[in-house]
Amino acid sequence: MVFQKRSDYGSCGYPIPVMPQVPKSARGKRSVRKKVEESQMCAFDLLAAVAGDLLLEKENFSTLNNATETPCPASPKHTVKVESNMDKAVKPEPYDQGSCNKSAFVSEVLVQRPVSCQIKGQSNSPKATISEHASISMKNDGFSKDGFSKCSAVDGNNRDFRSSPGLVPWKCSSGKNFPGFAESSEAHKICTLEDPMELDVKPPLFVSSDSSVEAPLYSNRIACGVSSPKLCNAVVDRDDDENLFRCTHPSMMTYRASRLQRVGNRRIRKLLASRHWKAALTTSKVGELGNNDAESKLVRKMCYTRQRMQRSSFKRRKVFGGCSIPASKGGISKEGIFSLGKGAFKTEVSDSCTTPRGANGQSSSRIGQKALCESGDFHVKFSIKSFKVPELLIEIPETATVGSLKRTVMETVTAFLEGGLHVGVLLQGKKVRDDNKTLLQAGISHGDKIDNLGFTLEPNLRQAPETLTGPEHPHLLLPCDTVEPQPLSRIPAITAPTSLSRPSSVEPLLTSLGPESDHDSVHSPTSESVQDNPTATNSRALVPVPDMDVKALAVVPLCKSKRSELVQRRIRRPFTVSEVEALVQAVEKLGTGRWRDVKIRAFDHAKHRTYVDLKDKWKTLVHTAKISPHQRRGEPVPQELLDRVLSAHAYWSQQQAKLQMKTSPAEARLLL
DNA sequence: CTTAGGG
DNA sequence: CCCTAAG
Repeated sequence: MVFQKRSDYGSCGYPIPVMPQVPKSARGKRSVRKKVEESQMCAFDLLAAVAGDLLLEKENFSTLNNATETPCPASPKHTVKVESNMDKAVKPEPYDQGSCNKSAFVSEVLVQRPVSCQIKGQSNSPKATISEHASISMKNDGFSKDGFSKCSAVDGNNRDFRSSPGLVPWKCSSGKNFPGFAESSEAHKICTLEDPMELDVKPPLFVSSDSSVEAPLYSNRIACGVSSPKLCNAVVDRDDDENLFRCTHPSMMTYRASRLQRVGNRRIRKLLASRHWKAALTTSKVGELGNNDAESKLVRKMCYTRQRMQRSSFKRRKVFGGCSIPASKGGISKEGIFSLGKGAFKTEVSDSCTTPRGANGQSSSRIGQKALCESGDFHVKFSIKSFKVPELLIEIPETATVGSLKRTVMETVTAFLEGGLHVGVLLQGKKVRDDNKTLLQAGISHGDKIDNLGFTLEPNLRQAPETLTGPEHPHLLLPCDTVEPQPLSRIPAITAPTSLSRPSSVEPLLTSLGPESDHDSVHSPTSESVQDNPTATNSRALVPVPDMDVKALAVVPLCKSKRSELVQRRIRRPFTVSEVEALVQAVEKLGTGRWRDVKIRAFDHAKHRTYVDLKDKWKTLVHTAKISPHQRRGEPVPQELLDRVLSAHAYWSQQQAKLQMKTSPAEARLLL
């Protein structure tokens, strides 16, 4: 059999391309991947490691321990004690130099409140209150003096909110302040982020008009804020020079900020650095190295979600709740993936800690028992050891700098936080909805077991859906549950994983894990909040949180919700004529069967087009070319192109046949 | 990881 | 586009 050049391809016909021997080293930087794999490190481990060093450095740089106790002028008895490892003088470092890379992400928080505090604040109430939009104060310079600010400077949108008395600005790398907070009259969110990797979550500090609190802060850090200017006209006087933040508050609070410690149970499942880095925070426990196929698929699927370079993907992934859940496993894709243990941001896990599952599971707090019941007769004292940051998925080109990686992480985190967070209170596994109840009424008294008290960080997608999930910003994918419009009035997503309704507009980007994400939250099997019975609690103030059997929880995500398995399907992106053109041209040149090369040749920059996509497209093109024009759908492909498709298809098919015959003469003879 | 093919 | 078996 002799292959004849086809005249319809010109005088030269189709040159039989020489199979370029692509060195393996050029394929996905396997060496790098392997290296990371072997070291069993995850991106966040790396970051954390660096962060830890930076933090140490930072601490050494500090002059003294800022742990101070400043008596409240108005009421010496009511003080805000802020203990922090953070030094006063934060070594200013450009973002790219790691200033934003700190290990501390969540701090232990000690909160003392009068048992008479109301769960929900009322404008005229002098009592401490927990507004529906609980405030979460995170360390943050927020005033363009250190790392974080520099980060935000990247976007050239450093806004100064100091001019807004009573409002604690939320400065994020994106240069946006906390939606609904600084910019909104309904500023009910007080979040300050000192730096990307250091989110010292402090308990919400609610300030009422007559309250008085003086909290010493450091480096322009704000530790307290007003939950809502509308509700309270708290006097928030920030002293830049002394880094003091003053406000009045009758409640007594003790904040103990302790640096988070990295958990050693995070592992890298897989690292691919071919073209992108993908980082995902997943729950990971020691010895629970997720290794099942499901997880693998999951991560692999996540890869498909990556759409753009220089952007970070923020997306909730399937979550394995409970400690017994296998850690998510990273997958490998051409684009590379970093699958990180969710525990990246988690601190130590104390056995005595309760980790009530957040209603929304975004994150939950850990409460150390040791701090429980230590307060006086009229104060509820407990410590929140950590707020867990929901899982994040990050994508960044391998060519990006470490600094940009940090920035990306920062942005991702910020994006999430930016969406709006509120705190949920869980008592013995039940969500305390009535914000108007006093702690005592709610059953949160000094005498009771505070260990059943839990907090959750719940996203409020309403705050920034368009910003985070717009088609133009696929890099920001918020967890489904963030869609929850009325967090406090809904049943926790975890209870109805499949009933969650999402705005269609964000559906494509949020499909991934919604409810399942609930299982992301730090959840201890021994969580009293789940096991204990809500006995001595005010039933009216408590909304039953669906019984979440620990075991059940552990399995739910795996078999209960199919979506969790399916994760998210990539958004459909019809090929444009120009893309088809490029594809056809590449195939004409390279032939079929070399999709990777085709991809590199013609779609190297189209990150959303995988070689499989190209192969599939070619398949459909061939099909399209064969059917009658009126049967075709979608954007019409020029007949000229279709003709070329057929021609090339025929040509390469022949080539393939020819090649096969060479390989197996016997078979060839049979055919002849 | 890539390919090839079915779904 | 997804999923998978094969290589």
